[in-house]
Amino acid sequence: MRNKKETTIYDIAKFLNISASTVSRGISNHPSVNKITREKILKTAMELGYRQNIIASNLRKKKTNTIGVVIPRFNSYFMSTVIAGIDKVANQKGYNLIISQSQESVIKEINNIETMYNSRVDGLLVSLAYDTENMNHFKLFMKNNIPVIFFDRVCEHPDCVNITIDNNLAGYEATKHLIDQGCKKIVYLGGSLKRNVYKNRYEGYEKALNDYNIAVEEDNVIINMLNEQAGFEAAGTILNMKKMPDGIFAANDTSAVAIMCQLKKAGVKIPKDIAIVGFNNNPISRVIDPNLSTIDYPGQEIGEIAASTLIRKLDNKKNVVKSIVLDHQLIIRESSLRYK
Amino acid sequence: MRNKKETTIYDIAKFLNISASTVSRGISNHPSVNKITREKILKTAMELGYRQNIIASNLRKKKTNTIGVVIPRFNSYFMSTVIAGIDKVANQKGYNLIISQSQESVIKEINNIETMYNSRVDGLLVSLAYDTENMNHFKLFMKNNIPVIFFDRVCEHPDCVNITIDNNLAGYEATKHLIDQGCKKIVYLGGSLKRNVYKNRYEGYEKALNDYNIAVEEDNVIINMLNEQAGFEAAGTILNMKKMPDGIFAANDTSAVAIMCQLKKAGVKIPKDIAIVGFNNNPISRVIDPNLSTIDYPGQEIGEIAASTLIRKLDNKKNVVKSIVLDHQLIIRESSLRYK
DNA sequence: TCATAAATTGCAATCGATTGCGGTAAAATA
DNA sequence: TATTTTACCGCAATCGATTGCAATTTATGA
Repeated sequence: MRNKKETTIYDIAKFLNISASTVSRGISNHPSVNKITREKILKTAMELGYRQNIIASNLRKKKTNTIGVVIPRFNSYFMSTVIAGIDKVANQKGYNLIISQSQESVIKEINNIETMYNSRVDGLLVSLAYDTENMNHFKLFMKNNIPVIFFDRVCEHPDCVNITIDNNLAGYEATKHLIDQGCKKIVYLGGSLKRNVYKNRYEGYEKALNDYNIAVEEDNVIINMLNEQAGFEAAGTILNMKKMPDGIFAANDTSAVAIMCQLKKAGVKIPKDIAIVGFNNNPISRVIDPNLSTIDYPGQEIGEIAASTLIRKLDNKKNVVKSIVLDHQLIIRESSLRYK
Repeated sequence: MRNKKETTIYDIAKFLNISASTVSRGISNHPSVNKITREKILKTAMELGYRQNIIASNLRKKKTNTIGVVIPRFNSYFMSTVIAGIDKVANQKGYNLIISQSQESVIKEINNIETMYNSRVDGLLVSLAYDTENMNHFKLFMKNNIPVIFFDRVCEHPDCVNITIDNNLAGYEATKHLIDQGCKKIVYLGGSLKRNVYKNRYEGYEKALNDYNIAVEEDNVIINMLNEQAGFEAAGTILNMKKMPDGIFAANDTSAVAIMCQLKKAGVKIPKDIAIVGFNNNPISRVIDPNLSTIDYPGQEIGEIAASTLIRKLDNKKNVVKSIVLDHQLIIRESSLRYK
């Protein structure tokens, strides 16, 4: 497809009657090339419309200046803000991005990770799929010392560099808030307990109940995919409980909102009958009526920090940073506010 | 970073005492290599843990098997569904994706397009930024015969391959629906008229008004960025109109929903006082109360079709497809339903 | 059995850029 | 002026895989 006659450093070299080595050095600002020579090189490069062939450079340098990103889904508000953050930093630092989604499936994740390896990415930013159990597909990266940083859905192995919030504490705060609002029977709606985010949020929920002498009952824990459909179904489950709960803590806003829509249709008053707290501070939480209480989870920042941490690793090779825990915040809105 | 001792085709060749050419051919399934030889090659490739060096291959073949995607923003529901569609097809066909966002700025867009060119993408899928005026930054692609396909925010030049819906018709239908519901003064809320999507929707709006003998008034046309903030401000503008409108057609759901939230706060009854229709069928439209009427715009399909069209072009080099117009659908919900 | 066609394989150039090492000329020092 | 630095520059190998063309082997047919 591409034009046969793209100009190369050889063309510039021939034009100026110097060697290609000098041209290469001149273009990459190597100190051992004369200022005047460099300027001549840059000038003719401009005139001849020279563009560095990154492929050739990559081959020789064994570095691609590319970061691989593997996430569960693109179409989640949280993830797209994370990506925006990653993109911003990567761009500033001159790194390219290859992004792919696992669609919440390990199989696709394994496949994506392998593609990333074959594409020679310099490093990897990963948020794990719903059902990923082991980390075997990252072994090639570990073995070859290619840095991998996990964010949000992280890997709990001590060797992994993780960027998260304190999900345990966030779960505790959300649950405690519901208890403070007078809730006695609180449902936890979360994703697979294999994933740190859902496990930790659950543990926080559990601890809050324990601290306030509320029994933890298995029936009050609903595990599903946390999408809209799952939210609808969960609402059905809740409506069919012999004793209805008076509080719900959902591990994301999407499912919380879906539940609210269904409950409202069924005539349940929120927050009077059931108080609800979600997670993520998705804009949708400010649209639903009543506005949804939630945990603010800074996606853009997570993305930026993940990217800059990775790039620092790539540049310095110093493995200073281990793991990073970011701040979160409980945002109380009408969906859980019983006492004004 | 990467291990020094990655196995290459030369290692396999040496091991089997054959030439690297044959190994190369064996691995890429070239017909002129003996079946037995191929199997031996594949076997030792496996045993030695061989992985093709795509960089070297790309350099030689002058093809990267990579598609560049440039979109205005990641964190829009519509775009993320498009990306999901693109990703799905690209993956199936063995293409990689490089994705970047222009953040609605031409400057970033130009920069991204240049990066894409330098990264040697085989083709480009683009949805233009808010303020892109000319197509100069695509000239390098055109000149070198690298296919570029536009979707959603397309390029109106006759040479461009575009994938869209009939925005004109959609705008007409939305407006006509409002008229049918008894609206006499309808506000159009859209983005820059430089962008086909907003221009065409506006033209549809205009035509509907004309067809039903309603005067088109400049004051009823609001142009902004169509994000949440802009929606809030537009609501302020509307509330301050000397004569309030009784209908609003917004060119996306995000701004429609933002407006609704503000209007509701101000005591406006929807749809009784003002009927509203949005655009995109963002899930948020089913959360807002009353549910928002909107135009269904199939993001995933657009992505899939864009990707497969591009790949077909890359594979066959036949330029059969010119432009594609997809179906849309007016979805009527409570926000605009005055007569039951 | 020998000539010819077909099936396989290997040689060597190529894709562009990078870089260690050695060479030369100019500048600095004695 | 002779000698040592310093500053620049070029040679040639290298990064792995691909591919046109020639060479070799095998199969086919007369």
